[in-house]
Amino acid sequence: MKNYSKQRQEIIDVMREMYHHPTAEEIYFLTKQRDSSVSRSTVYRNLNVLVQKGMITQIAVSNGPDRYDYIQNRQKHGHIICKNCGKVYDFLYNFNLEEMKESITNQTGVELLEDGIVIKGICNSCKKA
Amino acid sequence: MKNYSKQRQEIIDVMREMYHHPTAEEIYFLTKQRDSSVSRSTVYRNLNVLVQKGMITQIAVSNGPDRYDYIQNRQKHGHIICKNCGKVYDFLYNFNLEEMKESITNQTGVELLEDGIVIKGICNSCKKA
DNA sequence: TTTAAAAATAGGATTAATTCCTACTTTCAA
DNA sequence: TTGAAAGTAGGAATTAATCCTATTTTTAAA
Repeated sequence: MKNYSKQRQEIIDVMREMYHHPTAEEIYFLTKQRDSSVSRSTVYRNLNVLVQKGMITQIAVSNGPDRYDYIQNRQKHGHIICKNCGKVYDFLYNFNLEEMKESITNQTGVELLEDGIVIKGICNSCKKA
Repeated sequence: MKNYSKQRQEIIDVMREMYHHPTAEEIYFLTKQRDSSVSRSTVYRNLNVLVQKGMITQIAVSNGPDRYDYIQNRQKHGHIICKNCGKVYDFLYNFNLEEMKESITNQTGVELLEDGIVIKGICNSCKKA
């Protein structure tokens, strides 16, 4: 049974315990607290590896660093980002995802990935202000 | 009647004639062909201004520069990006957008922006390969 | 029209995020 | 046990985008 490297396992552990959508730097910082010798390039490299494996999701944000999301056993979900404050929120697919998927595939020939829906919006507190 | 600056107007003209989703560098390059004295910082600054005004849309992409989209009279539409090749496609909201909007607002308190839907997927040609 | 303030610009320096490079270490598999 | 493959630390390099400064253009009022 092939194990992850010590460093990769630490990165996974860190992410598993986070319930927001950390940046690579946050993950680097927290991993370094457990193992001060870990390097920044190891964190970035492993985040890319875990994205490839489908174990985590990478969320691109305009005017800011990418965010990462550990998928765990949780249901597949989408992300909505406040255009103003940049905060990322999860949402479940309580709407008809199949209809959407079909519509998009018919139009474009591109098959939607179920963990790849990102929407911009305005959150309540920014709307007030 | 307040006009745009010469440079801003040139940037708008360049975008109006493009039917894909250019990067800032592409826009800079094409604008420079019309007016060789235009500077990169002017292009970036104006793109931000036009995003603020809602005249263009900014699309964040992991592992690559942002893309821009001129909205014109066209219908509001979403974007789907192939995770593999990075190509951006448009799609219309042929599905029930209201249902989706309501579901997301109920869950998160964030109000979806109709030009802010970005989805990752795998395009046909990348699927084959 | 002058004229002063405000907005915009060119060009280059700077920053932020991420990747790349190299020498070294660990793991794997025969 | 040994050679290949994969992974690592640390720092250099790259990329995308913003910031800074001196100058120019525009606006709007006197």
